Amino acid sequence: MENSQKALVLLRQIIRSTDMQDKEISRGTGVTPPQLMVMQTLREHTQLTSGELAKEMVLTQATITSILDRLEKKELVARERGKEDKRKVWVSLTDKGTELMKGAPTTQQDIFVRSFEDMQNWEQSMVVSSLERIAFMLNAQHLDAAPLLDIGELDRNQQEYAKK
Amino acid sequence: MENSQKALVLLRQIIRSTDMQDKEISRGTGVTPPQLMVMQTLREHTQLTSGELAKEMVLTQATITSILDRLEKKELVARERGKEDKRKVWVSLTDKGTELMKGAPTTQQDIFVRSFEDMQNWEQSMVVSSLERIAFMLNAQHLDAAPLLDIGELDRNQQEYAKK
DNA sequence: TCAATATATTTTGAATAGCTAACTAATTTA
DNA sequence: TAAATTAGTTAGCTATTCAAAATATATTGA
Repeated sequence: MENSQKALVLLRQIIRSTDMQDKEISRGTGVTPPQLMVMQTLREHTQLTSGELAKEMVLTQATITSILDRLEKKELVARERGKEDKRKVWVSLTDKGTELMKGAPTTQQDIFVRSFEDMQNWEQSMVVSSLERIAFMLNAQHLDAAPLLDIGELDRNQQEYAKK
Repeated sequence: MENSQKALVLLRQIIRSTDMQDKEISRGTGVTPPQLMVMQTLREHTQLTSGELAKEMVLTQATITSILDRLEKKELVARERGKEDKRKVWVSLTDKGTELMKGAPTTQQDIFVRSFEDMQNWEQSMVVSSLERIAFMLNAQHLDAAPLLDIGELDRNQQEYAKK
């Protein structure tokens, strides 16, 4: 089989695995995968407006609104109207939400991290730079396929990634 | 940053990219991502029962049934009662469905394949074996977390993978 | 200043996806 | 052949997702 075909099959397998993991976490926590992703995004940024959240997750604001409604009802996130600009709504994890994120979701990652750290250092570097290649190719591909987005938006996203 | 953290960030980025690609294809074809995934699975196996489809995609039969209903209405897949075992329902792509799968979905992959083939051969091998490491780690992780499945099922899945 | 425009979010209405539980029909087994 | 199993569908529910319209606040130009 061609190397490129092998890569595609493996990528699909990887995505499938993470997908199944998400479902497991979901079952364990009573939080749906999209809700979980919102919470993960909030954990990384500590505070975001719902508009920023929508852009980050590539969903419409309306969708974010409904997910936030449910998370708020469960008291996992809190909304607060902006003080200076009252149109904005700042969203953040509640203590309860932060607590939940300390549990199952990270233990899954921990297992991965432990396996990863069992590798030799040279192998770790190899894997990381391979993932960089893949990520770059896929990203370029997306830029090719959708040259419609405004540059500002793309720029902003890249800055988000650069932060980490 | 730790190598393992880098790997996690890159993985998320990769998944996000493919996710966005799926949405683009979806918009381009009028077929939703889950529907598309069913069609991709069918393209690989040419013919499956809806139960096999459910197992392959890790969804309940009920969910598959409703997705198939919509794909059938669009005349992209066809259902046929089994001749020997009349409980079974064999599902396959129609000509129209096959035609659709020749378009956008593969051109996206083609772009990836072209970039991939631009790499030196040693680098291609490196990327493939890195993906294998990741896939293996994620898979083991899943087995750890869900030791409940029956062995036959796992075995069957592995054979499916082995086929390709 | 204040009317038009822009920005941020929510509401509404509709399609889809996903689940569990209950059901029909066909096959296997005891 | 009666009971159990297997394959799929149906029904009912919640959640996700979008587009379009509504609401509220900010900014800007005459």
